[in-house]
Amino acid sequence: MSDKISEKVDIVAVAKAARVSPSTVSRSFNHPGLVSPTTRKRITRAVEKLGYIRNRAAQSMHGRRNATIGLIVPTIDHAIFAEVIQSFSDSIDRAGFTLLIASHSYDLDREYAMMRKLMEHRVDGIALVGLEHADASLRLLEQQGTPAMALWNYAPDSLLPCVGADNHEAGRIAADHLLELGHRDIGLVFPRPEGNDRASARLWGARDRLLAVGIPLIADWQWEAPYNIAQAKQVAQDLLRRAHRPTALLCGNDVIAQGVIYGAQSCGLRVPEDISVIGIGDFKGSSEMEPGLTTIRIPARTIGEIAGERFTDLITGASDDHFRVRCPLECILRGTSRAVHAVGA
Amino acid sequence: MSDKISEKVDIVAVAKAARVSPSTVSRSFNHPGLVSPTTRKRITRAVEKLGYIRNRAAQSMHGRRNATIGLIVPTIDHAIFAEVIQSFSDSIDRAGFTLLIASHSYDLDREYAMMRKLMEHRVDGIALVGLEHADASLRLLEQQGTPAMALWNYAPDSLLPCVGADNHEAGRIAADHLLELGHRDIGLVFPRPEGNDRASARLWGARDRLLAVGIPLIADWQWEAPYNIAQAKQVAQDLLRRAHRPTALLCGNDVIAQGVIYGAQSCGLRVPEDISVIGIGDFKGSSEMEPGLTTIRIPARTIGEIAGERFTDLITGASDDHFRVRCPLECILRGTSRAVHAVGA
DNA sequence: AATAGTAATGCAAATGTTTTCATAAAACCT
DNA sequence: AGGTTTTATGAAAACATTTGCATTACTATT
Repeated sequence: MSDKISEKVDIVAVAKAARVSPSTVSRSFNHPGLVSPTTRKRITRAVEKLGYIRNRAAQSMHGRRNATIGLIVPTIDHAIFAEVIQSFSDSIDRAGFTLLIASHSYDLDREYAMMRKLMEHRVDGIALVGLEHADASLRLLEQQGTPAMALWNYAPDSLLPCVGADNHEAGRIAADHLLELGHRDIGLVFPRPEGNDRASARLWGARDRLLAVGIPLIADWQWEAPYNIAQAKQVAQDLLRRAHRPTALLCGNDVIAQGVIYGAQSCGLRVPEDISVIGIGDFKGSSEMEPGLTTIRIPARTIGEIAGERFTDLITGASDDHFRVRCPLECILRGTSRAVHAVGA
Repeated sequence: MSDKISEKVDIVAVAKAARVSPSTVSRSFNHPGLVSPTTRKRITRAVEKLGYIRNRAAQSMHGRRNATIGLIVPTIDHAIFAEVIQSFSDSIDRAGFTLLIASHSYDLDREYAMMRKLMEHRVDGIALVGLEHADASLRLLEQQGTPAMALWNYAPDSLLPCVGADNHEAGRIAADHLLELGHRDIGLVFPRPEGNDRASARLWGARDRLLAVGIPLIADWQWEAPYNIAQAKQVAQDLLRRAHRPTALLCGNDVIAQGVIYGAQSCGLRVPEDISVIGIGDFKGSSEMEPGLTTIRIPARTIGEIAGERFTDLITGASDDHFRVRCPLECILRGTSRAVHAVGA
């Protein structure tokens, strides 16, 4: 059983109890092959008896790894990120790492501050969401030599190694889907693009596509909605009460799409009979809502998982390339979109 | 501006650059009052010039605080916890702490393992979700003398300091609401109670109330649904197709309630005309769905915030009582529940 | 002007580990 | 058996910082 309130149980206490030197104890933890099975057993017993827990802080002073990875996200509190955080955390956990997390509420200055904070803890690496970051932040990473990577976004020419989806393409695919259904009057509801390269890439993906087939962008049909169901619902209510309505709404993400659908329903409009809606993301709940949300699926779990694997490999030196992984998008057809001739023309 | 790839920028490099001793540099960080403004300025300049970032690991070797708090949650990836994690993180951040996070997927053995892992990092304290934990975990906390607290649950006699809501009461209030609306045929849809004291307390709160007014618990009307919209929807579909249906469903949380509502809708039942549904939690999105979900609101943001404040106070020694904060519940009436006479009798 | 008290700084020891190097013991080879 | 390699262990230096104690310089008090 464990001792009472043990005095000070450090590696030398264990060494004394096992009647070996501290070096041997250390070795039996870090290079078990180098110490004989007999003494190793003796040490293990001493460790258990005293309730010893090794001190990662002291380890890391020797240039040794901390077994800690820092993750900086805009916010934890959105379906979008919660899922990727969870799978990233699980993934690095499998490699023996722990997650130090910080959020900045879409404020790039705070992102910089958080980065410094994580560096004080000497994390073995820092993962960021997105590819757009303050110059100061990138310089800091460079200067400190901290391994870094970008999560969630993919770009073929990214500065940082990245694992994610091509958001521009996501916007394009969504637009394509609506076009194939015959829609020409398409409204766009997106979050503010500042400091959010995911959103702006999707927006431009959609816009470029529409322009390419000769559909002009009507200013009246471009709305901004924060990442927030309530406000998206509000926006939808405002816009759907106008005389000239679009036949379809392309939303910057599923949360907005969901809000928009609720907004439409509360205005007495039926989805998809009166208006089609498509989201981007395929968040938890999108498939189960009634009707199921048509959306472009971004594989959050996969992204988190692959990112965790690649990043820990990079950190432990198991591999050292500048990886760029592009996770495939998929257009998921569900119940909120339908061909336009039923309504329009 | 910042040097090139600086050799080794530690506290002595800074000291040298500022032409003072390392002790002074250390003091100017930790006890600024003890060093004269002039030298302090000189040091600050040297720090900036060299791009020095202090090493929290080395600090913590002196019994000094790590400025790190460990949080162990069942999962990050649920609306429920994401919100409380976010506000807890923000709250401790304000006190200068960073969050080390670990999840265990509702497995108490893994919780123990995660606790050890966090202890290796010498976190200044560990926050757990719920009040039910493996004996080994509690013993470990005791033995290591790590400050600990419970989040999310309140109990007047809790072993650990806690900030949260009374889940038993939540179940009771939900039952009360349905009873007041005249429902007698009430079905219960809850997650598995094992290793989840939130769920089981709510379940018993509801059951006790029903039994107290003489309503027998019909085995056929007690269902288990995992914390998962899809499966809750499935469960609802199964049960609502039966001949004898309840007039109301009391759900263990809002996610389940949402799934149940979708399930009902997909069976052609209208909510609340054909069946009333009440949830527990008031998660993000519950108010905006159509119709809005009637639920018992658990103030996640408040819980996280208060917990962060109290815990950092405890850790820094600003206060040292065994706090137990009970956050008030509120019954939020929205559109998914209505009086029974419209349907039954 | 002498003394006491205070403020600012430096020196050196201490913190808990890892690691290099050295040594001792055992195993292998002829 | 004698020498050589291999294996297992220990001693001590190193890591980046904090802090108790000592020292110096300055301000206040009589």
